[in-house]
Amino acid sequence: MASNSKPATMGLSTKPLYVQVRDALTERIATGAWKPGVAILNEADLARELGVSPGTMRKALDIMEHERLVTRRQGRGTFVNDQSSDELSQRFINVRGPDGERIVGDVKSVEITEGVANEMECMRLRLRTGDRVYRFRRVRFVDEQPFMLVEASVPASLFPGLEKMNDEGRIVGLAKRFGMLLGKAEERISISTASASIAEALSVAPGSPIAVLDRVVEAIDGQPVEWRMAWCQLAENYYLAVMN
Amino acid sequence: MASNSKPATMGLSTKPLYVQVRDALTERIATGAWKPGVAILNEADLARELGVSPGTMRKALDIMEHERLVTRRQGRGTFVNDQSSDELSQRFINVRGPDGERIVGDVKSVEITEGVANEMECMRLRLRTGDRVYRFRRVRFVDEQPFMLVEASVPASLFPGLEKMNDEGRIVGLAKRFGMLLGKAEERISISTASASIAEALSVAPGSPIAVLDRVVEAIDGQPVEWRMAWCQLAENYYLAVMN
DNA sequence: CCAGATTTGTTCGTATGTATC
DNA sequence: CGATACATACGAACAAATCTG
Repeated sequence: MASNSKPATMGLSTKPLYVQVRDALTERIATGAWKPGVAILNEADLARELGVSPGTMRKALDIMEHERLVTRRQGRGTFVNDQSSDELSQRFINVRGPDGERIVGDVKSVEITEGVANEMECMRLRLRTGDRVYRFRRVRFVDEQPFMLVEASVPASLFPGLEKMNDEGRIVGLAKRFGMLLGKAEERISISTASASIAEALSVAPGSPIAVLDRVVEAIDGQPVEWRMAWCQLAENYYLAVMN
Repeated sequence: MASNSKPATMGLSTKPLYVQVRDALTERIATGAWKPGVAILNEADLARELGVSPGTMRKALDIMEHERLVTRRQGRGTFVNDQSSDELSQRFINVRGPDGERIVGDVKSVEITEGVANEMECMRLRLRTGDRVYRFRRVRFVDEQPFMLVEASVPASLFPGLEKMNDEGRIVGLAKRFGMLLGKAEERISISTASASIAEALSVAPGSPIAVLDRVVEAIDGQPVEWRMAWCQLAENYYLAVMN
């Protein structure tokens, strides 16, 4: 019981100690203090540094590994994951081709606007009326063919100065640039028929069947950070859903 | 080092001890030795019974909680989950109505046949050519309206005597009856247009857009146990996919 | 409502095994 | 082979939730 002095940096909260440790380490990753790919201090030293027991540090790292923030390898060390790696940045792309590979495509045109959140945006992004959003409209191409029309909205308060950045607006890129870590997402898939404007954007016949994807991505703390509507064909391709 | 004698029941494997403990306890649930809803022995006594430390028992129970086999509540105890409860048995039902509630419906007609697995069944269920399967064909109704046409296949070897059982063929029910615990599932969603036979079964116009669901459910050990194709409308409803 | 018993949750610390370099 | 790092296993003490009398 000698070193029970609640190290000044910790113990201010009612949350379990291992959660506080996780939060502290996650902050280091989000702010860029710990760079992707680099090995972090070993468990025992880290535990000493934060003034917790090795078991508590281990539990915190267990959570972070589960959240895909770090990778641990026996005999080597613990490494910060690169959130812009293919595996992590394509984590929310569930449309797959006949061979099972993800259909990513290239963004060919982007419009960005800013305005007051409408009713739908307020609901999906949990905003209050009057809050502002940035809106993206873009088309994804595969083999020079238009494949998916996307309209995405993000809360303006989370991405200050975004309109000057000339970004293509993928949430993964935005998150990295603004030091935000992404958590889970929910997507609603329904079927509709192509309206005139969608038919034109996707070069299909008006009235042909179209998949409508309605997706909300959350930050690691559970706050919604992107609402996206997408329209695409699913004739050759399929959407892969995994249930655990 | 006194009690390092590898209790006769355990330690025969190369797997970590906590995994062996998990397997042993899981077996008790699968065989019905431990009934759903009943509290199991407390951690300390269980640890003594299996001859492991409390920490190891705790880790095994952590895994089982994560696998939805048990629920633990501080101050009360650890309880075996009822795999036929709504929450668990509807875990693979992702079609939702406008209000977000799951669309379950009632099974109105079932046909069951038995035969040699075709190429597709061999691939999805990881069977060898010549292996046998049971096949179900059923229609789900909502408000007296046909809603979903289902064709499911299961390996005959896993469900001996199934043809005499007059079962409606839901995999959750089969699993419970045969002492099998289910793990994860993958579903491929694509869009097609109603063929003549599907249009008839679902009472829609031939050629109208239809969602095609291609799903494989695995047992807790990762072995595929059901391949299911389903056709349904997604006009009013939507399919909910969660990404972690 | 309180006091005590029971059970899981959290935190601590140590020792040994195993993979990597 | 030795040093290092994570993985496994053990054990103990206290906190927090729950139930009972």
